[in-house]
Amino acid sequence: MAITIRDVARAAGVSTATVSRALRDLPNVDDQTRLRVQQVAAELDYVISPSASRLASGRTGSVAVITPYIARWFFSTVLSGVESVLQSAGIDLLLMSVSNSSGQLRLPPAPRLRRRVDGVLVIAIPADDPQLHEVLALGMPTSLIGVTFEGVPSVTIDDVQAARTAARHLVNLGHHRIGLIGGAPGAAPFTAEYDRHRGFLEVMDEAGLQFDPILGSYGHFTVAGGEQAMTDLLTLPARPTAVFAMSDEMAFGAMRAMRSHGLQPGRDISLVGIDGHEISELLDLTTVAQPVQDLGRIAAEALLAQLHGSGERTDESTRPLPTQLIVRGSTAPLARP
Amino acid sequence: MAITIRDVARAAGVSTATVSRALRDLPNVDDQTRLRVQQVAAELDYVISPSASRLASGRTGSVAVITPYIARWFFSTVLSGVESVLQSAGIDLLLMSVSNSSGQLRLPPAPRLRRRVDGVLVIAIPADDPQLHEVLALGMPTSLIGVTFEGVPSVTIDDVQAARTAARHLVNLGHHRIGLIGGAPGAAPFTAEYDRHRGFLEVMDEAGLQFDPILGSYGHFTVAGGEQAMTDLLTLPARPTAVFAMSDEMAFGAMRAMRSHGLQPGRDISLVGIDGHEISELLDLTTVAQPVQDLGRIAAEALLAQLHGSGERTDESTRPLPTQLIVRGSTAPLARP
DNA sequence: AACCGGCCTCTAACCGGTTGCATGGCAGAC
DNA sequence: GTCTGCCATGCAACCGGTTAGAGGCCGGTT
Repeated sequence: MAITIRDVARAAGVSTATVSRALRDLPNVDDQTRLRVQQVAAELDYVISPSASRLASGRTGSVAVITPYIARWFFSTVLSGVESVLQSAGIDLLLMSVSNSSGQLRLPPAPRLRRRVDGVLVIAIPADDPQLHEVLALGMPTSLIGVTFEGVPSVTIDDVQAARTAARHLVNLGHHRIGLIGGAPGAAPFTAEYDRHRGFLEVMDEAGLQFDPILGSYGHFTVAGGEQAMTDLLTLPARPTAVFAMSDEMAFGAMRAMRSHGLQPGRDISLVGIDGHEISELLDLTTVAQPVQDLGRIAAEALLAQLHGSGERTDESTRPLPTQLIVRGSTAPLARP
Repeated sequence: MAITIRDVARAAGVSTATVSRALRDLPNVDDQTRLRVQQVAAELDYVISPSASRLASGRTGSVAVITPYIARWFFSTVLSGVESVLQSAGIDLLLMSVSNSSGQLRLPPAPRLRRRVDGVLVIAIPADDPQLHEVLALGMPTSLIGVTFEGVPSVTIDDVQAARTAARHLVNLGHHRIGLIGGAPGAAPFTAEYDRHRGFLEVMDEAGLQFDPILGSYGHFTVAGGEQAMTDLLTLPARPTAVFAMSDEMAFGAMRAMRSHGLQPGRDISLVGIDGHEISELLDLTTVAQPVQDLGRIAAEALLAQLHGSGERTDESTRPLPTQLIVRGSTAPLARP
């Protein structure tokens, strides 16, 4: 029923081997022959069967993208960067989410990858997540985004530096009672949480400010998590005058909590986030922007390089991508009482 | 090198046919045999080669999701709904974006689908887009989201009704000089734009209010598009007292334009959107919420039904999903001058 | 004239499953 | 005891490409 390579070979008067080479632009095919084969293939409306091609060649021409979330800004933006690169390269993108949010039972991703893809791209799965380890243990070409792992190429920002920038901004504005909103303080090393935590504390130390642990409030990296964390800070006997939120979405939640308390960001409490979320401009949030789409693009390119190269995982991680402080209305100098 | 079905067959003392049947839980295999085969397979750490399986069976076990955008809220949220269903069903999800934003040249999706997937899920590609037609012309099981097309199952909300609800809300608040922000008025029928436009006009008519075309301002369905459209309305000699934005993101842009003009949503001009975007709550935007993730889930289930069924495209579209007006601070009764 | 090397092209052996059909054994019906 | 029919299993022919290796042809050397 469907046209096969044999039909094309017959119609072009050559062997299937020649058709195969001609259509894939391999060398050792006469230009005339190649042209004729391609014309015949076009006339017959022939398309190579990926299944057969994969079986015969051993290459799948596809990579999996593994992400904890799909619908969150950071992840979908990274994903769009990844997709654009893979699409240009003609590589299929298999999307797999691993979150068990909403109580959904999800299969571990590693078994689903074997023999199915040529490489894997992992977005911001915590370095201590066993699922990440299983994936890495498969030993296939891999590229990480937003996590680092010994011996695996990864693309990240310098989270310590990003947090330092944010914290320094608050310190420079004269604040010394500075709150922290973020993920759990006990986060594993080599995660964004851990590094942002560290950068923040470094700056506090350098500025001779002692960070009062009671001003650290932790929760999920979501609007709701930020709202709750900020609410906790606002109900303290002595509120902070400025707050560093580890992500813009947490900062949005913090803004809502402030509004609920009749407070206004920038005027009553300074607030800075990290991300450069599209909405942060709308909400007039000062933030340390990261090039999210580039993270995806560069990681995808690094993965392609591995695929085209030895097929072995290379060890070259790119240097951290630059971040940029964007000052808006949510931060202001400490009002001298 | 890799374990094949023959290795398993040998180790279990049966034929490859039996292994194949046993591992896929097909009937006509003795329970004892099945168990033994499965144990042996597990011991050998055997995984079926998808390529071989696909070639032999003719089924790919994967579907493509085609979407104009990945990083926008509506699309990534739909996508997450789709993904959760497909993952549970053990179907691979191939992600393809078709936008040519940022001047990227993108291959038309249709050729990339042939022989590669068992079905296609299309998210909100305009009904008059030739790429959509090419995809539908492939004749494979298909499920549409946010578009309707004669003879193709689709999952949507009732866009006419959603717009009616929003418009009616403004009318009920006493407004009669009502502006419209949305996609181009000449949108093709069977698109969300078209229907929302129609619903809005219906309500205006029914209320005996004549819609002044100058109060219609059109642009992209983005924050920037909404900002521009609203700016145009605000520079009119006679501003509207209320505005209906066809999407929340456009409404966000409209809010920013208002703020730039020193105006406050709700107090100076009432504003209502459509979507139920996560951020709308933050910005206190009145909106008609649609169950976005459900759109994805239900469309995915409809596609699975087709795949498991005859393999033919069925014609049964689900009834439109319900929407819900969420009243917040951005709308208020018309202030009697 | 014989030889050589380079460039096409072909032959044929895979890749690793799936599945229609044949086979054989066993239980129940007569 | 024989016949019938069902169930479990095996045989072997695919599915549709890729690719190593074996010619074949041709022009240029010695």
